[in-house]
Amino acid sequence: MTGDHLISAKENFIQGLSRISNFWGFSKAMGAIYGAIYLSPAPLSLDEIVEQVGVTKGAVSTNVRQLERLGMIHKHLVIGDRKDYYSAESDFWKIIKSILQEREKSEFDLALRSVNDSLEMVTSTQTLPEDAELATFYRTRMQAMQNFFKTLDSIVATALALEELRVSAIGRLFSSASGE
Amino acid sequence: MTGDHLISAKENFIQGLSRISNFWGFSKAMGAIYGAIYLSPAPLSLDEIVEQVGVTKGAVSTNVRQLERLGMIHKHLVIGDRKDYYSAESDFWKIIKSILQEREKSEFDLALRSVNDSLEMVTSTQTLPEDAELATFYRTRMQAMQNFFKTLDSIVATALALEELRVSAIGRLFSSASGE
DNA sequence: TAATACGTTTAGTTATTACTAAACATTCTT
DNA sequence: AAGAATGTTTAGTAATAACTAAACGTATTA
Repeated sequence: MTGDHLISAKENFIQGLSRISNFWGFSKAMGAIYGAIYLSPAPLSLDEIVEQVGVTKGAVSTNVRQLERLGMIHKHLVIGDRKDYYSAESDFWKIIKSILQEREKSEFDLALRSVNDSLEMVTSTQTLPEDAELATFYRTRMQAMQNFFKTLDSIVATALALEELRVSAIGRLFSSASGE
Repeated sequence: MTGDHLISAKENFIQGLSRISNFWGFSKAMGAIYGAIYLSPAPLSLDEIVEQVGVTKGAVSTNVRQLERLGMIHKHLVIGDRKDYYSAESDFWKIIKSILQEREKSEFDLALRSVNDSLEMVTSTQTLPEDAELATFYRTRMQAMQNFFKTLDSIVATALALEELRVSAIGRLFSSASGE
């Protein structure tokens, strides 16, 4: 009851984050690495992460880069020290915001664009009489989906704007429950 | 410009959904199958799906089951016909709601529980004097995360309740932009 | 300039996932 | 009961993702 319960608590915690990470489509190592950094009072070097998480330097290197790109950790450069040190972003709303913005880019709206294109193909092209009914049906359905994505998009945009407000000076006046 | 543009629009659309599906951690086939059903004026049988999407019956069978479990498609049993027919749920808010509820179960809060457990391990166990500071740090961080998950959870719950209201008779009085 | 200490990249391996092909179970028809 | 028409399950395979080990590049020190 006295010795290593902190260690096993940490291991348990890290394992939980691994699963969450995996669940949301990231690698398990990413979650574990974030967990290790999150539970470290001081920023960790790459080799310390290797030691704590038990994956190789190469894997840590790439995972750490991705974590940084998502705004989940921050790199600290110490003068007169060639190592990079990493600390965890602990404002989870900020993380969500950052992730949403990252995902917004890249793959996601590329897929959306192809939905828009499909609609374009149906609406802009002359249809044979016998296909008229089907074309209308396609148009309706595709439009419904496009509509949905648009409103979803504006909801996210609104949420991000609210978050922006929250972190601003005036927003903090109203701040309520957060992870901090 | 007259013949097959509907077909290619459909193919393009289905391909887009495949990517979206893949992006959100489902199989590509799932998105494609949903797309085919979504663009069909009449419910589709399993064999028709096989024909349209180009994967085998076995794969369609399992994917279709998952789609149904997520509330994205509905099975129709026609009397005097042994085939199952599937139609698409076209209310996307309903789909989101259903997916959130499905995910809530299973893997997700199992992972959350392990975070809670970790906190429990730290708080409930006697700590050696030299570990006191670290234990406090762990406690603070884990609590912050637990807190975040809790508020996130209540936000989702609220959103689901609002959706519930939206589909109810009284809710429809106020209904605004939706995918329908 | 050699040796060291880093982080990154790469080629190969392992693990995971999603599919195919075929056997299977069940129900309906005859 | 035999045969046909369905959906499901399973064993094996192919595709993909994530990791390891090691080579590499670069900057720093001696």
